[in-house]
Amino acid sequence: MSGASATFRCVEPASRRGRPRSEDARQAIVAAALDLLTRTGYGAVTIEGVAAAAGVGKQTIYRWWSSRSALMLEVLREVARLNIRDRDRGSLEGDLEGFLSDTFALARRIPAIPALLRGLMAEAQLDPTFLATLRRELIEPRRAALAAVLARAEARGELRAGQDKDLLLDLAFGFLWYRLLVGHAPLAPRAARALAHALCLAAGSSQARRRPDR
Amino acid sequence: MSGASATFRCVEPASRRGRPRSEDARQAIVAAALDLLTRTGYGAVTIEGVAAAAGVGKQTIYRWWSSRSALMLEVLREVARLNIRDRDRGSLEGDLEGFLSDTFALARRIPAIPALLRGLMAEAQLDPTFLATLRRELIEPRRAALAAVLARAEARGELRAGQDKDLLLDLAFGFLWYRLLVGHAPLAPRAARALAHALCLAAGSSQARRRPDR
Amino acid sequence: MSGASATFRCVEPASRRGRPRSEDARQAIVAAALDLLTRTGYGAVTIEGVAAAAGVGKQTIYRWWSSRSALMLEVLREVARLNIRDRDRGSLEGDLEGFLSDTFALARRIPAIPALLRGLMAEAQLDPTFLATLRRELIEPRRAALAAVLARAEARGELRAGQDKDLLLDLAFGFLWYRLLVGHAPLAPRAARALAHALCLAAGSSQARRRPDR
Amino acid sequence: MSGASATFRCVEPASRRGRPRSEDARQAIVAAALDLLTRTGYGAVTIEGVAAAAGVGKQTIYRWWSSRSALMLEVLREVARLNIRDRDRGSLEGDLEGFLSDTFALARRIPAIPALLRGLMAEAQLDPTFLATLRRELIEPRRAALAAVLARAEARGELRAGQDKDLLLDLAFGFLWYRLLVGHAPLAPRAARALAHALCLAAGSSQARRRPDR
DNA sequence: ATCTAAACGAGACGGTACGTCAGGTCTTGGT
DNA sequence: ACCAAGACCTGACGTACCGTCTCGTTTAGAT
Repeated sequence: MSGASATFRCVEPASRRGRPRSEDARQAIVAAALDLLTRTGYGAVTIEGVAAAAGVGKQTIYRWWSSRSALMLEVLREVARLNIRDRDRGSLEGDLEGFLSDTFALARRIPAIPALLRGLMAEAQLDPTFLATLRRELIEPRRAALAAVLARAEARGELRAGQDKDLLLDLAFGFLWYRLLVGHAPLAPRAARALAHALCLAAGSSQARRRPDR
Repeated sequence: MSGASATFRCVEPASRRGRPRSEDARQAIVAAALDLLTRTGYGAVTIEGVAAAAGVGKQTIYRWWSSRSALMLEVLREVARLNIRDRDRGSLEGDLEGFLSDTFALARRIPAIPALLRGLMAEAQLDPTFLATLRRELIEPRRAALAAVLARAEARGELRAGQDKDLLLDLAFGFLWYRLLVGHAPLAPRAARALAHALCLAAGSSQARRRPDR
Repeated sequence: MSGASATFRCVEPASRRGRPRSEDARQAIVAAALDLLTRTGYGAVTIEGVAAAAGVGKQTIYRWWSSRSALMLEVLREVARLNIRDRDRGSLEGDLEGFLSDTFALARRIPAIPALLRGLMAEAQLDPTFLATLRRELIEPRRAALAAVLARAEARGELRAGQDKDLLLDLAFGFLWYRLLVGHAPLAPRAARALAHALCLAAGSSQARRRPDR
Repeated sequence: MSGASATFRCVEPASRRGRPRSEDARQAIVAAALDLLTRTGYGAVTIEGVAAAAGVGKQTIYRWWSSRSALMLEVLREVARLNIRDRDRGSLEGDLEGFLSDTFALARRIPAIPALLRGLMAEAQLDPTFLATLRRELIEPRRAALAAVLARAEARGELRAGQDKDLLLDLAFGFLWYRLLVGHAPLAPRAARALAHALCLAAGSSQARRRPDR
């Protein structure tokens, strides 16, 4: 997800021997996994179920993905293929609000995305190897994208000198994941604004707007 | 965890017939679960494994706990039995720092605690029923404890009028869980101080101390 | 098969703990295996198929039998439970004819028996461990039974001195198995008489009857 | 085996277009199958294993052989290419002893032969189609060869009038296969002599030699 | 000197069955 | 009534091979 997809593209040697991979099968698998996910929930997705729903042999799944989590990570990439553009809005608060509300909006628009994120984070907790993968493929690219926003603000002089930028990243993504995982409050547009404002205050941004009355 | 255990104590009728529940068995089960957790990780803990390690029949586990997650939640309560006292330190930032550094310290002192929290949160994602339980038994009590700190600050006039206290709770616990789950940075004492300070800034606390030079 | 079943009866300690083995399940499994065998042939019998047909979990089969061949050997014992009585008919040729025609008749009366014998012998060729089992449980008991017939003849003085009795056993059972496996000729009653007569001649029995005109 | 191979040679049209069959590949396949057979046993030979060991695509095997058993039958022909000559030794017992001891000696000299025979007979039990093939290609030619020996004896007047020659064939080959399959006794030269003698007795041959003192 | 067609190596494909693991339920005898 | 033991049915796991199907690459005879 985000603009990082190019990074993870499989690099295929110019010519390969043997029967080439079936793109049909790949798409059927990803589509079946997505369908099962939305109909039965992440926990009820099984390799056997996906294979049956996709009309595919189990081995064809295992040939290309090492585990359910690896498959679901690809499903996430497929579903969230659209990059979240990071336009420069001229101020830290504006940039933050743009980044966060775009992110929140994506999660709201495609209900599979929260389900995928929650399931992937869950599996990462039960499988240390996959946690490393998830950090590399998902967590770090998103942190880098938000870090770029902060770097721009720093260049503008909007950050207090010596401000710990990792702290701000943890606050922003912590808020996001916490709401996602606990589900006690939605990722509403208003929440994006409030979070952006709070981050600006925490960052000591002199330009922090007056809090709107609502 | 925290002082909430009394709330959820099973209510036993004053007198019951038949052989009473074996406290030995209960303790053996919890101890075996804790032992397996630390030795093999949450994901590798199975009911069968716990029963075998505890020298107990599977049924004895199912009689008292409905699932692995319910058992592990009790293990967590057992392990984190000590209440985190919430002394009034006289200022929002002081109270926050106390609350957070006590929390972080507990997680550092007892390595099973982070493992349990991560595993429980993971299972909650895969089992909606347990997510509700986890919120009731763990998430909400902790939010209430921190909310008390904020209420005290509000009484002191340290919060900006109209400050969204839930936002602050989400920021605080989001930070905590995000670090716990992703593992990219430790829950160090310094992080507790930095987080407390950032929360004060976000809360618009007029008393926010000058950021210490480190 | 034959009277050897007592030899292989599982000896259970007087009292065992835990849920006792389900005799219902055992019978359902054996019956389903027998049914599949007759309907689809030995090669098409699978553990999964038997489990499904018997309404039983695969594990319940694997708990009690180590492999398809072990299960089918038990099916054979079940099916051929009736002992073949070895009456003393007063002469080698009479005894031989009785033994052989009883054996042939059993195979003709219960069509599953030839199918089982052929399948078991086949599996024994592909699995050396099972060959040893088959010899112990099936081959040797039958050889012992026929050896008793020969010993009686020897006591009567019907065998040439120094006659190699193993040779006669190999001739008799070789004939039987060869017809069974190759299927070029049936195990007809007349074949039993002819075989008995030929064995008497080979044994140098002085009492060998004139060959009937047919 | 025996001299029958010419009978089953594939008939190739005088000229065919396209790339001709690779003799290298054919030999590599047969050699790899033979090697796997001796190293791992018949049951562990798989088409995939043979293809990998021969450095050949699976399709190249399926193009020329319909199944593992068909391939192994060709391996047997390759290995037992030398015809067993059937010299006329002047008497039934001499001819029989020659035929049988040549056969036994071949099996002893080339250990792959017993392994192949056992495996082929096993597969024939599990696959009725292949049983027919095996009878046509292996069983019947050998019976015909031995039948020739008996016909010669009959011409010499060594057989009792009306002697059932099929009975003698079944006795001879039954003995051979039974020892091969059960493995309780070797195919030793002495066994060939004893079997030949017993067959002569069973055949009522007047020339039956006195049994040697051993 | 092309062109055509079949065989070749490689290996992906949809399947079947394997043998194992654990889940959650049940049925014993023993305390 | 509870307990340890352990058998039960269920369902998914990951693996091994099956026999079939593309691929791109030879290797011949026919044109």
